[in-house]
Amino acid sequence: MSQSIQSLPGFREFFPADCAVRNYIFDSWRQVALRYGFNEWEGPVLEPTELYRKKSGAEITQQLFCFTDKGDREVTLRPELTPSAARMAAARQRDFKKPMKWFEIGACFRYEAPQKGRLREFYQWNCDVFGEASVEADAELIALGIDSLRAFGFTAADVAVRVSDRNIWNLFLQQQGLPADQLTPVLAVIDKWERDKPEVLETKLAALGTSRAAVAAFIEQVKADPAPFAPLLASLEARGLRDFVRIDPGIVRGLAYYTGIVFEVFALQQGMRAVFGGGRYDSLCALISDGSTDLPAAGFAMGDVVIGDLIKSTPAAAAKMEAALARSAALDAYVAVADEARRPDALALLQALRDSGLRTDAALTPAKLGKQFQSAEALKARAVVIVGSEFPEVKIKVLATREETASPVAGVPDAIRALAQP
RNA sequence: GUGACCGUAGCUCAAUGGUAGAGUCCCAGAUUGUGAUUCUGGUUGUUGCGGGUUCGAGCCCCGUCGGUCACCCCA
Repeated sequence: MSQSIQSLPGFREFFPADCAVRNYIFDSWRQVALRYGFNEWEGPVLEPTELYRKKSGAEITQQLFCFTDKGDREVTLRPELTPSAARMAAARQRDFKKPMKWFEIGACFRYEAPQKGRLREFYQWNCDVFGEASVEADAELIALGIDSLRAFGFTAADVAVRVSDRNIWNLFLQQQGLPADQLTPVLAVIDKWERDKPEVLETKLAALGTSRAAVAAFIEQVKADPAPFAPLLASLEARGLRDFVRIDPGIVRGLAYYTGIVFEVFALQQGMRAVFGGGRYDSLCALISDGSTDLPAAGFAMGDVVIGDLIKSTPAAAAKMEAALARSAALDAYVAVADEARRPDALALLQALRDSGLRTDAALTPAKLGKQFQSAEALKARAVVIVGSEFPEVKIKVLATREETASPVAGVPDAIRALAQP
């Protein structure tokens, strides 16, 4: 172990059990997205570093996994999927009817110190709607996000979506008599509302010409009368998902490119831990396409690490996952060779079972029958088919009930299939 | 990038500065046509790596790499 070459810090090795968990998450994401009529796409893992500088500024390269390739190009392992999505959507938008509802599941990379819920390699599920400026696109995305959580077994008691709109802060600026160009610095302070100390907030806000009390009063004012959010809430109410949603103007998200409604999902039982978030970014496509394509857009992204942790620490979700993993690990049948002279017949039966789509395994080399049963048990086989001297008659033993019945070999696939679908 | 704690068998962990161990897992046998338990045997280590102190270092010191967590940041 010491002298062997280790994997890089923060990079992932998926042993079978880990891979099963990952696939469970991916399958769930994909199913819900398809259920919502989203189309799967995929972009490059490696992108020009400029794609990310353009949107976030040069200092962001500190956290990018970037390097110079052999052709002297500045390149970056993608830290997120949205810029690639915006570029591809803008480039070919005329080929698609609007709205374009796209999703991707892909590996992303960030050069950061690994810690809880954060690694250097992670997977993101990115869902975006391009070409639809109305609030119904935001509602559709929030609904999709909520339903993905419901698919994992979470309820409104576990998670909540806090929704805000960056534009309502323009109203705040007006009330305070501040110029409109103060929006960005004010939002930067609001973003740290729950992380900075009160004195720090007060100092920062005073420098901008307002105060912590004024901001707090504004937040309460909007919470008490969320009229600007009425259309969004009505849509979510009609979908039966209103219980998950809370209006909270304090959620503005750190990312610079958001332009309108933004939202963040929190785990209620885990100290309001952030699970995922998203929002509207109507100017990003124009920015990335140098103004050639102006396309309204909104989207969200969920990472596999945080959601995986949350599933494991939420009993109902964990139980749901375990049940799914047990189902997906189960073997339909195990063919045991009791008489080596019948091995060719056993292989023919193994092939017939596999050809009919049943998940079937057998020992590769001769082994005692007891050992073969142990293997069948370990592989979670539903039944063992014993091929021995009485061939072409074989025995089918159901492991759970220990019941054993005789069957002609030709009838085995049907018999196993009957067991698989109770 | 900063700081704290931790690195001993595949895994979980022992071992006053004095011969590196246990459980578990894996493999085989007890059991030559039936799964559990039990029993027996077997494989596995430059104690992360490199220096230093010492008669002697898994243990103490320094460095380094890795892990965990927090800060920073969070797309």
